[in-house]
Order: sequence, then structure tokens, then C-alpha cells
Amino acid sequence: MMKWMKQLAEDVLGKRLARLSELTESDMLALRASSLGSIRSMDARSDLIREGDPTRAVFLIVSGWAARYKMLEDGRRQTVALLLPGDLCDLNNNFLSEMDHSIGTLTPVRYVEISHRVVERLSQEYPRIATALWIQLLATVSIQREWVVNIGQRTALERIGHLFCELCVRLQLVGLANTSGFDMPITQQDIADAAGLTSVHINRTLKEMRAQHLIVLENRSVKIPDFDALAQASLFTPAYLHLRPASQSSPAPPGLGLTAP
Amino acid sequence: MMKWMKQLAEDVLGKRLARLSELTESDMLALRASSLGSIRSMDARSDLIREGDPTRAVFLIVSGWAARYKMLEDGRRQTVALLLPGDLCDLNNNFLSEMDHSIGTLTPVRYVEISHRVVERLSQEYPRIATALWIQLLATVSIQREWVVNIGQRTALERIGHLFCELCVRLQLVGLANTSGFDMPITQQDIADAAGLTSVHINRTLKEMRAQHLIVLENRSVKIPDFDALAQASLFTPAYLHLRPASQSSPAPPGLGLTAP
DNA sequence: GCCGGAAAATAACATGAGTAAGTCCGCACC
DNA sequence: GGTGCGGACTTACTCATGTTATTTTCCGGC
Repeated sequence: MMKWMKQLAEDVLGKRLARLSELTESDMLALRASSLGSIRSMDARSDLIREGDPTRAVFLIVSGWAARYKMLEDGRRQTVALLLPGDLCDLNNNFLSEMDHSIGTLTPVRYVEISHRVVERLSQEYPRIATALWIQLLATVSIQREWVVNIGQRTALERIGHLFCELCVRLQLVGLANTSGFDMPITQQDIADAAGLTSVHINRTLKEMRAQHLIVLENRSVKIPDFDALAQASLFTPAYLHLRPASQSSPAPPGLGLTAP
Repeated sequence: MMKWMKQLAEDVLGKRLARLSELTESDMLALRASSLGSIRSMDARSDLIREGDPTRAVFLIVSGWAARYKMLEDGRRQTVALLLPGDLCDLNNNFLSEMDHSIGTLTPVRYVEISHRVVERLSQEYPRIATALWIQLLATVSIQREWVVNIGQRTALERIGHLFCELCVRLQLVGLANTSGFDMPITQQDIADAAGLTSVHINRTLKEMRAQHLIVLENRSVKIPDFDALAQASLFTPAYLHLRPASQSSPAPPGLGLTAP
């Protein structure tokens, strides 16, 4: 009963890293054997860590969605990154003394905290894992840059479409989406915070996207009838995600329940 | 005549790193002795490296301003980072195969290309330099996040004010500014590209900022009569730059001509 | 000192996005 | 089975910012 739980964190991490850099069987076995720590749970709408807190271990999101966000003194809030299952947060932030932003859950989240020591040991013994971790960090930074472009230049429709495309591709890495859509357990207000728009305008724009048959929304999921059409309408090109071409490896085993906590 | 030129790159780098992490005399001497490579020059308005190019060495900006930018297919352009003297670009990007964005000069720029080998050697022999380089990278990412907030949430006046505050602080690190202002050798269009606004609106907003006595513009320089007032109007707090408190070390030697090529 | 081009400044107008104030619906809880 | 609440969805109105076009200023080269 708990056996699959124990492997869950290592599996989701391996799956992600393998799409960024080549890993061998022994690398994957090392990850599986690394026993990253116990899986913790957190309710929706609470903070994993807050701006000003001393930096802690590396977080690995096992299931659920979270947001890296900053707030201005007057209450305005901007999400600067969405954290999905398999995402590793704050690799090497141990060099900084305190957090300059917060991480809050959007849904119930299961996660593990990995000590910097474990990361270091894995990196030293398995150079390909070290490389994969590096690429993961650089890809994260690249996504951050793309968000600047997204918010700075794209129209509301393009912004939301681009976000959906990005989420769809990223969720596919851990078997939580396919090209025709994905479950989206967050509110329109959450989308607004990420897109730098208001929830009213998100709503307006989603309506317009539905009218153009770019997306279909039903019970908390986004269906994308024609991914290429959405990508084109949003000026989305996936190069910035720095993914290797998908391998012919087995698809995600069904029923792992990565989203249901 | 060329002697100060030869030390320029090492000096400007040492000055920057020392404000992010503690460096000893021997670290500084190591940097001075590292002979990073020859200083190259590039005209204003040309690309140091383009999206799609294979990744090369690390760049160190010695003098002049450059911009990291991305373009959309239809010509819209967004600057995602401004590169100032002392800035190190693309540390460790050797793990990625190709550039996902371009770097273009805004003014004439002098720079050095540092091979990844030299960076590695310095890091291995001088652990404090390695730490400083790490912090430099993490601070860059933090600035990237802050730009998302800036563009996503702040009004035009706040955005430009925030950008000026950031530039003023960052330029002080290499002796190119003090709290009362700095030379700004770029155009209003360049500011527009960085702020995600149009040049017309930049112009309007600068006029408003002058009317409110937040800034004074004269011959390509920004004077800030009251830094705290500008910071408050822009919701600027410098924590995200992750600087150590300024040491009482000597101010920049005058006449180094870091901006004049 | 004049010329030419680029940048700054300005103006008139268009529009995308924010604000404020709701209604409606589904769902958890009593 | 009613009640309360949060989220989706609307509408009317306002305003910040974009668009397009023209004029003025600045500055370097001859």
C-alpha cells in the first residue's frame, strides 16, 4: 500500500531529469535507491516557505501545484513561476541567506525536502545526474525569461494560450497531460496572478478562446482540440524548455494518482 | 598606457563579486592574476550572440551596456535583462546546446570571453570565488524574477522608477553611480523594450516623473534628487539584489573610463 | 556653420485592461 | 432540505496604455 508511495518521489524526479539530459539505467537506479526523505503533505492555500525565511533544503514537488510568488506592500501579487509535480525548487539556494520570495500551494501538495548533502552526494557519484540537475536549473531560468516576454509583450489571449501550452508540455513530462489537454486544478484568479492580469479579464479572454475553439473547459480541465493552432495563436515555441526529444520509453503507469493527494 | 586596460576586466569583476560574497586579499590577487583573456570591442547596436547560436564561453562586460533580449516572430521585442559593466553572462550555459535568446549591445561595449576551463580552475582553487560565482548566478535569477513582478504588476511610473533604482544600485557596485544618479547611455526605446511599454508612453511617464521631481534628466544622465522618494514611489526594495552591506573599501579610482570606450 | 539623421517630445485618437458591483451555481456543512 | 460560501461568469463604466503621425531638438560629420 505504501510501497508505491515510497518510490513516487524518486520516480517523478527521474522521469523529469531524463527528459532534460541523458541518464543511464544505473543513474535511474541510484535515484530510486536514494530514499530522498519522507513525503510530507500540505493543504491548499498555504505557504511552503515565506519571503524573509532562512533558506532551507531543496523541495521536490511530488503531487499538486504550487506557485512561487512575490507580493508588493500594497497587496498586489505576482506569481513568478508555477511548480508542478517533478519540479525541484531552489537547488543550491543554500548560498543565499534568506528567501526573496514565497512559495505557496495552490492545491493540496505532497512534497519531499531533500537536504543539500544528499544532492551533493548524488551529484558527485553520478556525474550525469549532476549534469541533469544543472540543466534543470538552467531550464528554470530560461522559463523565467520567457515569462518576462510573455507578460511584457503578448496580448491577454496570447499570454493565457502560451501559459496553457507551457503547462501542457511540462505536465506531459510526468505523464499528467497529453497533447489534447490536462487537468487544471487552479482558479481563474491563480491564472490571473501568473499572467499579470485581473481575474475578470482572464474570464473574458477564456470566453473568447472558447469562442475561437482554441480550448474547451470542462470540470477543471483544459482540452486543447488543436495544439498547433493554440501554439500558433499564442506564439508558443517550446525551444526555451530545453527538452530532449521524447524517448520511446513507457508512458506513465496509470493510477499513480500524482494529482490526487 | 595599456597597463590599466589589462587589469580592467579583472578589477571590475573582483569589485562586483566582493559585494556579493566575502573575498580575501588572495582571492582578489588570484582574480587580478587570472589574465582572463584579451579585451574585445563591439560597436553599439550589434549582437554579441544570437538566439540559436551554439553556446560559447562566458562573457564579462568590461564597459558599456548590453541587453539580453528575445524577439517574437512578428517583431515584438522584449529585453529580459540589462547587462552592465562587471556583469558575467551565461555562467555554465555550456550545459545547454544552443542559445534561447540573443545578447545585443546598446552602446559600444568592451568585453572578454572567458573559457569555461578558466572559470572551473578558479572555482576549484579558490572556493570563495566559487561561492561568489554561485551567488552571482542566483542573484541574476532573482533579478529576473523581480522583472516579472515589475512588468506584471507595477504601473508605468513605478516600472520605470524601479528600473532606475535597480540600475543606480547595480552601477554603484562598479563605481559608475552614486545615490544621486548615473549616466544612462541608452534611448527611451531601449527603456521601453525593458519595461514592456512603448516609447511614447515612456516619454509621457518620464515627463510626469520630472514634474513630480522624482528625477532630473540632462545630457544622457539620470539625476535622482531623493533616492528614497523614488524608491518609495516605485515600491523598490533592494533585498532581491542580495548584496552584502557596502564595505568601507576605497571608492572607484576616478578616470578609469569604464563607460567611455 | 550647415546638414542630415536619430532621438525626444507632443498631439489626437483608439482600445485593451482594470474597477466595482453584482448574479448564478455547485457544494460542503448543519 | 436549507444555508453559506467561494468561484465562475457578467455588465457598465473608467482609465492606462497603445497607435499613428508630426514637430522639435540634439548631435556628429563635413
